[in-house]
Amino acid sequence: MSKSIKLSDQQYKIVQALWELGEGSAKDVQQHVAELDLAHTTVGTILTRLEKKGALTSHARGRQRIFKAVVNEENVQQTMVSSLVSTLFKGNAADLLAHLVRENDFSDTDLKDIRTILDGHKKSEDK
Amino acid sequence: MSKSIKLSDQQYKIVQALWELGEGSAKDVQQHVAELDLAHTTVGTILTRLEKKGALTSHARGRQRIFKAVVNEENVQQTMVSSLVSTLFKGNAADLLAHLVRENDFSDTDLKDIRTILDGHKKSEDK
DNA sequence: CAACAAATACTACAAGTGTAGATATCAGGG
DNA sequence: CCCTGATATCTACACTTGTAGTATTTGTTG
Repeated sequence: MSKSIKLSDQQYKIVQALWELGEGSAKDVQQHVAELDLAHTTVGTILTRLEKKGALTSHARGRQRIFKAVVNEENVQQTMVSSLVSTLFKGNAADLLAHLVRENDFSDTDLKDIRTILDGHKKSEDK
Repeated sequence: MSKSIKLSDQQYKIVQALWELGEGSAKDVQQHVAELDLAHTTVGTILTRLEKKGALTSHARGRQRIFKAVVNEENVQQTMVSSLVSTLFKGNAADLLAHLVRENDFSDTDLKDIRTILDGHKKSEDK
């Protein structure tokens, strides 16, 4: 039942690193997202702020501070997707779905997969 | 080929009002989004800022300033959805689609509609 | 146990956003 | 022709985010 929060792109990437790492120090995170090319102090700042807003917790290990995500990935995704749906499509998720199908050239394979997922969600009486 | 921009929730609602109105003054917009309960000066500020960033244009009509969206709704939606997909699902739109189906309890009707849309996009050989 | 290196915490600053009060302007009624 | 109400512009301020330099703390090693 982790909190419902929205994260900025940058914040998301940092938290994502923690999801992947399980937990870690600022240095660990910095290395994990090396492609972002952030100073380690920058990563530290972001981490601290995220902790302050309740997305992370931390405990000391030696002179290091080990961070761990409090929020859960599924939850954050759900929150953020819902928020977008609400803003862009007046809350109608089916509209986003239609938008996706319209705007993306899904491969036949993708389409097949999607159809399978849909079937998995069909309520009994098929058709 | 309007610009690709991301808008905050609040900004989106304001621009959306202009999409619906076609064009309008700050007052018109304020009334159109009366449920947001914003001071007309606030709406004016947002409008001015959006114009500065190129999302809107305006021309004077009498003592009023009439704003009109430069950006197109489909485009903005596309940009914002893509951005979310990129951040949350490493760019894989099919993952968002799967997420939607998993997290939303679509009605049978919705499912049927979706299936229809999918069919419309199927490449020839209906496997 | 002193000095060093690693890591954190603190401070800083520019943008952007949300929000709106104060002020200026101007068209129209009297 | 002046006042007034409507409208826009200007100014303001708090908060968030992105980014990082500087100062401080503290294991660790010789």
